[in-house]
Amino acid sequence: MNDRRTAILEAAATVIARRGVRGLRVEELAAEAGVSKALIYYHFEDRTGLLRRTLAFVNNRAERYTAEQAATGQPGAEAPAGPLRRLEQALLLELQDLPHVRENSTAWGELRASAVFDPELRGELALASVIWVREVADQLGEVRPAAPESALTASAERLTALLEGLSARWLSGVLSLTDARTRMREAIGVEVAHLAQLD
Amino acid sequence: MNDRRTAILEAAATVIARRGVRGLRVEELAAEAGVSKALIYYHFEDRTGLLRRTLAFVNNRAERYTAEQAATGQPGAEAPAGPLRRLEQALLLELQDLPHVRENSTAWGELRASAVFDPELRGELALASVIWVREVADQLGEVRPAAPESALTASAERLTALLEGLSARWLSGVLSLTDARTRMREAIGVEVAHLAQLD
DNA sequence: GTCTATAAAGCGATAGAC
DNA sequence: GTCTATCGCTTTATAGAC
Repeated sequence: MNDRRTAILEAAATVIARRGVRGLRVEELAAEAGVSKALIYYHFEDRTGLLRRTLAFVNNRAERYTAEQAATGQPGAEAPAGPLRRLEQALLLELQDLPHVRENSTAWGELRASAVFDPELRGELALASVIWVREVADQLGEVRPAAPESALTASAERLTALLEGLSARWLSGVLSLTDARTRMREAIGVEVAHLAQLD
Repeated sequence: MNDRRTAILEAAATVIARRGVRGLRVEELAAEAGVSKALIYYHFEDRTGLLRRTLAFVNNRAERYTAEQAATGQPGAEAPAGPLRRLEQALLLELQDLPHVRENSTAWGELRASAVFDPELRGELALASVIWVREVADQLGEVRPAAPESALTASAERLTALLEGLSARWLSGVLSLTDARTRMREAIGVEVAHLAQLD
């Protein structure tokens, strides 16, 4: 629809990933998007409004590429194989050193951290979280169809929270990407084994 | 040693927990600590230097109260019981709605998030992380003495990363404290069961 | 070591033309 | 819708007295 608006949101994700929410300057954002500062205030109420929209944008983009890889085979990737492999792929998707993934993960982490002090961001965040947990729970259900719903949800909450913890460590340089990915894969194995015992 | 210095660091943790790293204003910090702005610049090089010292301070304080509860029985708390209970207590310690715990967790989360964009904070952060993982791994070793060292470390990394993820969700209002604590306890159970299978 | 006062710069936000 | 120009407050940081 509105090209400029989208360009600003894309640029906002880029700048947030580069400088953090704390470091986001409307002037730098304007330069990145190739527009004037005033236009940003025209399209978005104020700085916080901009952040809220950016969070929604980042969420959508993440959902979009998760859906893509779930549906059709990625170009250059193998066939999806079984439900366990699809689950692993979905969870490991955020732990990749590709520019747009890193950008999305960084921006997401930043906006989540900001929500601790900015209640306006919480609605968006909670919504995304619920959707994401539900998705993972569904995929776990395909791996372990006999497991009770509540156990699937609990496992999904643990796995997604772990993913966020590992991602934060990776992005802050405390944990290597390789280790983060290994811990994530192990956790999936451990949770799936746990669900098997409940059958 | 230096009373004023410590007072400033304590106040910094308080203000960061209240406003975030981004919201930390030297003026507000000065008021909170009951000193002048200039004194803060006298004791700490600049804003970033202050943050680095505050991160170290928050780490020490967390270690201190973890050690306390591990060593002697908490006032008003039951006897420590077995190694599994001690492990649970240690990991659940950060998921409590007590003012000083919430303050420490919030400040820690903020500083960790800031480290993504501020390499000066990373050293301190990595150090604290290693110590924390080691501690949890040791406690896991007491619960499962037959488990190999590498498996203990991997489990400890997962549990501590999960704790950070759950803590972030709790503090940003996405997850209730009760749910966060439940997920943490379940995860400990799942990991301990996993380690038992490796014996 | 600690304070008051002030410089210097940064930055969000708006007015007004096109 | 979009830009240029600018206002005005906020905030970091320092100078200099005690």
